[in-house]
Amino acid sequence: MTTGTRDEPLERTPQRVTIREVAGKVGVSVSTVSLALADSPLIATDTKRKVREAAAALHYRPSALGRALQSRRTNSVALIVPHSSQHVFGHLYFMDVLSGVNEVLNAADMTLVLSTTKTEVQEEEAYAKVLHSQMVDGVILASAALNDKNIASLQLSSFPFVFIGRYPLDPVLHTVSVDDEGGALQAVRHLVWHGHTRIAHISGPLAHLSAADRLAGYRRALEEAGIAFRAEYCWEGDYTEEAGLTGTQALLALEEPPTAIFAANDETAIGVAEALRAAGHSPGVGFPVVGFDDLMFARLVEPPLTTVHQPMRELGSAAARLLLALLNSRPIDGLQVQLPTRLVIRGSCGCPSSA
Amino acid sequence: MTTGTRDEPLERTPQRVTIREVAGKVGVSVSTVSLALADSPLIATDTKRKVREAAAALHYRPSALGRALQSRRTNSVALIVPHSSQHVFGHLYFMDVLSGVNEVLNAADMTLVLSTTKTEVQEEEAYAKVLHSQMVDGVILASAALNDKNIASLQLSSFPFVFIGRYPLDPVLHTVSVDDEGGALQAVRHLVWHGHTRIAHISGPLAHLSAADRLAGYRRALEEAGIAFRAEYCWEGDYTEEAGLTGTQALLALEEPPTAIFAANDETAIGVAEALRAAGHSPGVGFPVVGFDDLMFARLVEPPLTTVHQPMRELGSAAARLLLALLNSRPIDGLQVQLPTRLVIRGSCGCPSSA
DNA sequence: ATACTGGATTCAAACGTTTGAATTCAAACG
DNA sequence: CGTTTGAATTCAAACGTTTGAATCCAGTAT
Repeated sequence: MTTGTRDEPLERTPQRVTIREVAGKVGVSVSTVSLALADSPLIATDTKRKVREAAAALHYRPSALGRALQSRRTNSVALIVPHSSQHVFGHLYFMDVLSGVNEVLNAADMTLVLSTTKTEVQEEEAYAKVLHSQMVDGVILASAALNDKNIASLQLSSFPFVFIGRYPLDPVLHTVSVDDEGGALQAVRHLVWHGHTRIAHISGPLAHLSAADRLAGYRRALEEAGIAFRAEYCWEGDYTEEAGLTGTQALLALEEPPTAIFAANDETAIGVAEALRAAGHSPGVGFPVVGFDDLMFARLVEPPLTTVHQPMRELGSAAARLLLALLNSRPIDGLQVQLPTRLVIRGSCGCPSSA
Repeated sequence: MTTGTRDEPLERTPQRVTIREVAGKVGVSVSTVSLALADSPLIATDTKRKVREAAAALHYRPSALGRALQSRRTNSVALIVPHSSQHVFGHLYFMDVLSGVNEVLNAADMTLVLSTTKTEVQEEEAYAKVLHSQMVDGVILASAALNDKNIASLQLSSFPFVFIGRYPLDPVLHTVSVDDEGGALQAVRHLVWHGHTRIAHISGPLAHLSAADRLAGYRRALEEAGIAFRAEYCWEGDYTEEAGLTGTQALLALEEPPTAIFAANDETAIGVAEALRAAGHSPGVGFPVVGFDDLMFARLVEPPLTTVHQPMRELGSAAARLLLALLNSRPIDGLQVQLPTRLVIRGSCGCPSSA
């Protein structure tokens, strides 16, 4: 049942050296051998030498598995991303997060286990497997949906874990997130400053809090400026280029089309620019577009993308640091960490392209 | 020594349920409990029921760690990338490879362990740790340098592993690679077809076989066309945008500067285009540039990048499949797999931009 | 009656580590 | 001299699993 599609035959390597052989050769107990090889101060120097010699002669190596079984510590952490592999790695937002997590774990001599789940059905299974099989000491959960059923059980399990992204049950959860609302606020404020009043928003999937927060920032900026919110200017996408494309087409087809678009992320913004061009508009000075994320290609496209920068790498590293603190039961600054965002002005908002 | 900078205090969770408690409650041996929970056909149905009830009551969970210790199989595979985290994740070439590996492993119910090594010094340690600590069943090694000392020891260790990229010791190694030379050949042939004879190449680090192979393809195309190879038209870079920038500046400063540039990868090509623009040239029709990799931003930049597409995702998935075959001692098609590359024509070579 | 066969269950031993208990030895005390 | 203390070493037991051996029982052959 847990073996799935994996194959079974495995023809064990015959020449496995056991610790007992080493112990026998030296004439001590297995525990002594183990301790000696771990360089424990308990063992006499002379004994250590003899054990080391015998171990070297027999090519015996200490096993991290045995250590983990006994100490209940594997020194590894799982990064779980509840989406299909294709989806996850397609968004290179995730790459930076991964990089940040990896860096911190590496520095702490911990191992990173990467886990994605294909289908919703698999999810529960995958969660249970990772959590209860004791193969990892803790978990970092990246961008789960609001309605994810596993969160609740995870929360109850007292298993050490950290959440990337805000979550409604906040107060009791350890989360590392980004100021999505504030970022969106800055972005839309800038479009207002450019003199626009008919500003549309192509959002991410609103079941994710990041998308909902960005939408909230958009609305707040309009409110601030005394611009009435118009439901038809809001189009729910899914953070893809495709969504930007079709969303923009829909918006342009309105009786009174918008004159500027705030896209929920950079990939969507690319789609927006494409659709605008296809419709005869010129993205940038002619028709401002602002994105969110500041992915690596944002400055490469034409026009260079004005976008909200979020510190994705720090998001990952902060999450990893928080989790390590939990694992070592070190005092932590607070349950929640919120990182700032900032607007990066390039050409696509209509400003003179400095980059 | 192996603990590194990790912290020590860990205050074990007090309420750990042991299998002995379950066994005691039911009145059988621990082995019976373990087998019963694994749903082994050896155990009587009635016994299984009683064990399951007791286990559920006590919240006991089977441990993958115990299984691994006994069976010598962890059902996990390491992907080792011998570079700093920053470096690795910066090149999004790697992202696709990772995605491919992850997908295949996931489907086979295996776990992916990601491992990067910061410094050369750490490398040997990291290798040894992963290989001998028995925490993974096999290893996929991505883009190691030619002079990597660990390869030899890895090869001797009879540890199951697969190499991504060609390697000189080929015949005895399991490798999955891409036709770098053929791709470069196509690219430069195309520039020749455009009528150019003064074609320069900004290569990757030649200590990596992928870079050397691309250079070889470049030379072969010139030879084919009867164009003499000029050493001053070859500039060794390191696959970065920066390399493209400074390399191009150097090339343009030559007495007889080239009229077209073949960059060893897309990131370098971006730098080339920048430098060309800065020097008053217009990349594309005015001054052809061709890249290599076909990264996701290639079609987004201006002009859209003509580049050699390599199936990075397949590279990862093929490597994973090969390793799984090795682990299950299944017959394999061959020691080496070589995937094709193909030239994708967009605007930057001077062709009319169709995309 | 005894031995044998084979199926159905169960369990001891082994994998390698760490913790807590045991052992040894020397020195210090009564 | 006998006991105690303490330090220096060592080891048995425990963690949870799987393999190979053991046990039991019924049925059959000798």
